[in-house]
Amino acid sequence: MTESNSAGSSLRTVSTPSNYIRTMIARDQSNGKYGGRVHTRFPPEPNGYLHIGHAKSICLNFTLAAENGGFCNLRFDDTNPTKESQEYVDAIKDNIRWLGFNWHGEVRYSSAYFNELYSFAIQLVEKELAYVCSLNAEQAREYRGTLTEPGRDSPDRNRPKNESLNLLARMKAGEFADGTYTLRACIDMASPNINMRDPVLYRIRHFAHHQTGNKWCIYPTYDYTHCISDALEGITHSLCTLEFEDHRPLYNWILGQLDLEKLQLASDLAGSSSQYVLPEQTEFAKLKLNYTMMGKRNLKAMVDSGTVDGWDDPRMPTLAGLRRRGVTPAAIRHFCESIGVSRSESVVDLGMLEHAIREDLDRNAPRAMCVLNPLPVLVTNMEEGQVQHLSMANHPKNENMGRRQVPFDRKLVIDRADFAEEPPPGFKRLVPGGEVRLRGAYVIRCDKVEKDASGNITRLLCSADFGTLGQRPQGRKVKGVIHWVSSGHGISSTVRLYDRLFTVENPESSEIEDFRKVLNPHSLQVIENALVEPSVMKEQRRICFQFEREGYFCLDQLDSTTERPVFNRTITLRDSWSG
RNA sequence: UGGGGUGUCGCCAAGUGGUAAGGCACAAGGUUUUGAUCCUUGCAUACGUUGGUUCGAAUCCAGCCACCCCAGCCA
Repeated sequence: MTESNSAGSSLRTVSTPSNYIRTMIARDQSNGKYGGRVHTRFPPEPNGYLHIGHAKSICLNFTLAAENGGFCNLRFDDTNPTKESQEYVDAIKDNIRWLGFNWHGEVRYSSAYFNELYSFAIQLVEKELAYVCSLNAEQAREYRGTLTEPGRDSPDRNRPKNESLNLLARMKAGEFADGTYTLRACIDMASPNINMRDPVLYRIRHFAHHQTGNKWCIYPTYDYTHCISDALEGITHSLCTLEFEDHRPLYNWILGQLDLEKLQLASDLAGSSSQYVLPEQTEFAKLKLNYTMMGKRNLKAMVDSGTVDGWDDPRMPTLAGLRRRGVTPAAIRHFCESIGVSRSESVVDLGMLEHAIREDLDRNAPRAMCVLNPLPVLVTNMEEGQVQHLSMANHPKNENMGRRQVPFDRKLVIDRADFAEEPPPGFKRLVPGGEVRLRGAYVIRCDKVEKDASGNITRLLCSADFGTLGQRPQGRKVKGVIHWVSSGHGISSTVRLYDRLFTVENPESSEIEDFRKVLNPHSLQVIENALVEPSVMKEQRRICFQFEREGYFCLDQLDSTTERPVFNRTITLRDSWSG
């Protein structure tokens, strides 16, 4: 499928890559399997912050629905109150909106279905498909068997249903302590699939829930809840990651035992004339990125140990961190589209993400100049107090982004890296006696190098060729172009340079006993005396800029003040110079 | 030695019996007042492996190998 190629008006060809889930949905659509409906859901547990891996799932679920004129719900899978909180609920909603997606209708919660879930549980007991079990956790493990040996039936497996019904009611009423009883499905203790060995449906937890408070002291498990929640919401395609593959038989078993009519009646599709079709689970490989730690527990450990400044530290792979880093939602969406979807576990190269970020920022970030490591330059043939306001394009290819005035005067700064007394081979920047173009301004020649007593270069005395504004210098070629800022007009800024957090491709490898040992000591470098051109603060332009020849930067939304801007480097420019 | 999965270029990834898409990375040119962008070109006789079926196989069949997931009252 290719869109946008009418008469070459759009140079960019956007194609939606084929993947097995898209293909499956297209097939379902043409077969009329769900009566033309495509309804997905993104179902996070609110037990942490979302990261780039979740973005893959979010993009998948929302775009698949949108492509087919369907809907995507946001449902918090909140069946374990001991790990969850409202803080996470709020952050997740915020992140999804930031990414640019709108969920269908109200936010859903599995906990909103506790009543229905409970009555379906009673149904199962009445059909003798579930029983109340008094084995404790340790005993249950013994009875479960192992990967290679079958399990043994619980002594309570044949408990009369009335007794189970009674016990279940008392569990719900709070008569029993945590761990004393569970409700279990009655399936097959000898199943080669361990998930089918009488899985727990309900457990007792005297713990307040962030949504339901103290109303419940028994909570349904994931396996029991997820399939029914999907069915209640009229979900058609239930997408999840590969580790749930073995749970699919259980997903189908549970839904298969329930009364279809009652299910539909309790669902969003109640009253619908179309045939009620059960949702189906499809798995895909979760995103892995090299040099990146994705595990929630590990990310939390980095936050708690102070290794990073918080969940939104710009080095974190969390959506909050990427956002603060200056990564745009569009870049993340394009990245997620570009990596594809498959069932093979794969490790995506960080370079792919970086490419998506640069691609978006190159097109959309206005240019500006910022000198990170200032070296004073005196333009000797410029008069003291004289200021020229040079007009510069905000974008080299998009004049719609306008122009700005950049003050040029006798006292400037350039970056120390752009001057060398003894230049390496291929050096195109400023050298003693040499010439270089000041971007958007004049060609200057370095006439003299001033040093302090210990030999450090303190200032360059240069002369400008005033005939070179917008003109090529006559009779010679000047290859180098460097950026500059007026030292009198520039704004002193803090700039934070970020690099990858880890020195190894797989920081979560089992061979690494502690991730602290593979941290990149240079993942954050803070520069306190950078000088940025004044237009950046004057105009309420955007928060993302390309500082020419340095990279893409964004104004830190938390730490910046009008007196003292703080910039975060989102990413460097590509640098193909091997010097 | 149980069950469920996966193996196509350095990294993602299309491909579903008719003779290996695309992107990233990389390399070489060109344009360029960002060593950026952009443009052009190159980059798997080869699809884990061994056999088989077929006029024809990455695609079908069988065996083998490698890797991943599962023994929470987590999700």
